[in-house]
Amino acid sequence: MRETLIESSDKSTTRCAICKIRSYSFCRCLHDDQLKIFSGISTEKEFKDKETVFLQQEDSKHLYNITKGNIKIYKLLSDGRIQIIGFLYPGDFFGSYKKGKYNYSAEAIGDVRLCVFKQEILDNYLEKNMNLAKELLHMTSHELTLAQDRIGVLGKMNANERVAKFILNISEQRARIGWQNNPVSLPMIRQDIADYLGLTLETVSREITRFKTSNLIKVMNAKQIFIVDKEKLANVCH
Amino acid sequence: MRETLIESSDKSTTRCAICKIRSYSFCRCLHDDQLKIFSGISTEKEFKDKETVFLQQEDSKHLYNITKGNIKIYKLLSDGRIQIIGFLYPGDFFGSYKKGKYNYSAEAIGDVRLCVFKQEILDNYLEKNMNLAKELLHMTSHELTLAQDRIGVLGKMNANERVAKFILNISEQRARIGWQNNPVSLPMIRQDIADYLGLTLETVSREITRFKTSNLIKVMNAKQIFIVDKEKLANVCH
DNA sequence: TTGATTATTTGATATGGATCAATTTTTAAA
DNA sequence: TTTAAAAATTGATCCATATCAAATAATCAA
Repeated sequence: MRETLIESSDKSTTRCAICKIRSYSFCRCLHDDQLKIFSGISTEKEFKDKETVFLQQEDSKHLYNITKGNIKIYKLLSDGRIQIIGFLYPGDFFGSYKKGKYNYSAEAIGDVRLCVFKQEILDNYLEKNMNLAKELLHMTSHELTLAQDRIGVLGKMNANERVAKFILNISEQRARIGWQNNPVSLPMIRQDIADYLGLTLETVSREITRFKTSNLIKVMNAKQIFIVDKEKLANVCH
Repeated sequence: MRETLIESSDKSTTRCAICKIRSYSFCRCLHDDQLKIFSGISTEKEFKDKETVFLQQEDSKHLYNITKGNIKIYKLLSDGRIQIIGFLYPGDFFGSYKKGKYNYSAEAIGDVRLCVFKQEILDNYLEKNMNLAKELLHMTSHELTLAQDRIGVLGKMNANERVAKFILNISEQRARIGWQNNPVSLPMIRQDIADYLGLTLETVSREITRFKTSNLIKVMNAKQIFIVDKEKLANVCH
C-alpha cells in the first residue's frame, strides 16, 4: 500500500469543522450542518515525499483536496519526456469528478495530507447541494484561467521571463493563503521547475544566477529565494 | 456597432429547438419545455471575419456559445506578442460566467453566429437547473483537460510534433461534430497557427512542407490539408 | 481584368537554450 | 563524523528554431 489511511474516529465527524484551510477550498461554501455530512463522505489520507497518489492511465475514481503540503501533477510522453502541469498547494483540488481516466499523474512533494472523495458519492452530494456545484464550477473555471495563463507563458515567453514569472507566482500564491511570501520557499527541485517551465534544469539555474547577479533576488539557499526588487522582477515578465 | 443583432421574431422562442449543434453544446441537457425558456434568455448575434467579440480588459458580462463558424481566443503581452489560447468551433462556449474581466480576447474567424447569455440571467437559470450546472461543470472540466494537453504540447514538443498534433487535433474535432475530416480545412492563417503553437509562421510553413515532401499529407491549397498517412502522422507526435 | 495587398513559401544567417561535461554543494545514510 | 548519493552550479559547444530577406502565390478592390 503506497498511502496511509488515517483511522476514522469520533472526531472525524468534525474533521471539516476544524479544518484550517477550508476557507481556501471548495467546501468553504458549506454551512456548519452540511459540514458534518461532508466530513462523513470524505476520508483523509497521508502521503510521503515522492509517493504517487495516482497515475494517468488509472481509472479515475476520486477527487482530492489538499489540506497539507504540495502535490505535483504531470504528464509523461511515450519517450519518457515529462511535463509538469502544475504544482498544487493547500486548498487546491485535483483528480476527477468524471468517470474515465485521469488526465495526469499526481505525486507528493514532501509530506502531504489529502481529503479524498469518492466520485459517485461526491456526485450524489452535488445533486443535493447547488452551492457546492457552483463553487466547484467557479473553482474549475479558475483553474482553467490559470491553465490558459500557463499556455501564454509556455507559448511566448523566454527563459528569463518564465523563471521570473514562476518566482512571482509562487510568492503570490503564498500571500493568498496567508503564508510567508518573502523569502519564498520552493519545495520542488530544479529539475521539477524546469519540467514545469518547459526548460532544462541548467537553464533554470543560470537564470536564477542571473537574477542574483543583477540583485533582483537573493538565494538564501537553493530552496529559499528572497525577492529583493519585486518591481524589477515583475518588469522582466510583463 | 461592431456586431449585428439578429432581430427576434416569434420563431425565436423555438430557436433552440431547431438548433443544429445543440447536441454538442452545454444546452444538450435541457428538455423540450426547458428549451423554450432557454431560447428566451439568450439572443443570437452575428460577427464577420476579424470582428472582435470582446477584449481581455473589458468587464466580463456574457457567456457565448458558438452556433456557426470559428472563434479565436488570444492573449496579448504588453510588448505586442500574441498567444492564441484556442481555436473554438460550433458547440464550444467561451466568455465568462463570473463577474470580473475576461481572461482573453475573442475574435471571429470568417462568418460567425453566437448565442449570447447575460451572466446574471444565466446564473439565475443555473440556480433552478442542476442539470445545466453539472453540464457546465463537466464541459469546463473538459476544457481544462484540453488546456492541460496544450501545456504538454507547448512545454515539451518540438516544431515537428506540434504541427503534426495540430493537424490531427483539428481533424478529430471535425469528425466529432460529424464534419468532413479529410481533407481537413484550416480556417485560420499560418500566422495564427504559429501564434497558437508557439512557433513562427516560417517554421509552421516549413514543417508542413516537410510533411508534404515525406508524403504524410497533401496540401490541396494552403487551407485544405489531405492526410495521406494518419498513422505515420500520429507516430510523429506520440 | 489589373494592380495592390495579403498570405505563403523558401533561403541565408543568427541565437537562445539544449546538450554534454565537469565541479561544487547539499543531503542522507552508514 | 565520514562517505555516498543527489542536487545544483558553471563552462563549452551545438543545434533547432528565430530572424531577416526575397520570391511567389492567392485574394481583393477598383
